[in-house]
Amino acid sequence: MSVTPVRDRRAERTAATRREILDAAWELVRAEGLAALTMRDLGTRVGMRAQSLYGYYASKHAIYDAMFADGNRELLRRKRDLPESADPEQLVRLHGRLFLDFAVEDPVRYQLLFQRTLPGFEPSPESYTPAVEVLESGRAALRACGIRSQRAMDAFTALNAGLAAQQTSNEPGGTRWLRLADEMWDMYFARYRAPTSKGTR
Amino acid sequence: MSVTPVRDRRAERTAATRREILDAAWELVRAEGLAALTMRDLGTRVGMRAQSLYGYYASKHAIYDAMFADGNRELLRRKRDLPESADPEQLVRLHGRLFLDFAVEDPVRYQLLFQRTLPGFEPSPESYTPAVEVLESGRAALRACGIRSQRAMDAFTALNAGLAAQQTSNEPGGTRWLRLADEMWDMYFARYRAPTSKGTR
DNA sequence: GTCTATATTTGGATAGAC
DNA sequence: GTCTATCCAAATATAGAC
Repeated sequence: MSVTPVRDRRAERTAATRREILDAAWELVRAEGLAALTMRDLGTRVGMRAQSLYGYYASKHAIYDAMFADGNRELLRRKRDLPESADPEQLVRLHGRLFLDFAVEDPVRYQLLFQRTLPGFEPSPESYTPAVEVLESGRAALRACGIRSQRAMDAFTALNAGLAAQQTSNEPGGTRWLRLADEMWDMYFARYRAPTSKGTR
Repeated sequence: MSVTPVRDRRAERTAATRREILDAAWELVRAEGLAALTMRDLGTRVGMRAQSLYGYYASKHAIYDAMFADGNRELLRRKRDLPESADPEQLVRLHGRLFLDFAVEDPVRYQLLFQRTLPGFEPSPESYTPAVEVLESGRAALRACGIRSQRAMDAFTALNAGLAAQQTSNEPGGTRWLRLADEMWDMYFARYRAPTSKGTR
């Protein structure tokens, strides 16, 4: 009689190779641009022929999709590592800083996750799930500050998106816009946290 | 003896065709995405073979470059049409509104002009000239408001870039972020225009 | 000025041997 | 699981006829 081992060594090996391909894909797009990903180049990087990649991913599109999910999961992981005990406003600032750091440390990843720039690419519902969780974790932090209106939440995301976009497209690697963040968050809280101002709840 | 006519009808015709090709290129990328521009498709749109386009533009890159200059010239033209007599803060708001309208009315153009997303594309110095003028006109409007520091100017551009980016990538065609603009500009002026606050000059 | 013809390269993807 | 072989399509660009 045949027995079924508890560990599937084959499956583990496959998963490891998939991971390796994904990492190589990130390296490639970081070096050449998001749209410059090709199966040939990617194969070369992992020491395979392009055709062999199809044993791990059904298509190039599937690779972008895996990258989209991967990036969002990474961001979510970091958000979960934030201290829970900080006071509410400090926590919002930590979320903001986390987002900015995440954006500027890898502009191409930011482009894939938050800018709609790849013609024809649409993340699959499965890959989109962690992206929704990311969004929700930010909203929860704002709610804990008493900021509940859609407008006020949208203003916060716009502010951060603007800093990230300006920094990455005008001075990649620098801090010219990054260092404005605290000042702009002061300004934001002065306007949107004041309990008496209209439109905050 | 041969005489030289004052009008060069041939050159005029060529310029008109170049313009026609440029317009078709804009249509194409608006429909298919910035990176989806191909000489074949473009040729089809203007009723030519792809090869014939090379009589008007030396390369596909040259077409992107002409589009970059074209978009910036259009923005500059609109900025010059702004009323000169408005009070300084109103004028800054008009610049902001102009920018936002310009961004959302054609997200692909915004992508080409303000986001660095085309692998390998770098505008030529000539095409970059109008882009510099665009920037300078915004800075002049802020200066007229007493806003002179780099920080304060950068904060304003970040704020607008954020609204434009959020609107175009999360709700293209909508107004969810656009309608926050006035409120955020109020907030901005309250912080950066106050003569006594630090960092405004 | 536009065409046909063609060179050349590149890229996604499949079939089947080992 | 990776390879060779190959296909097919698409894309940029040049040469030369009309």
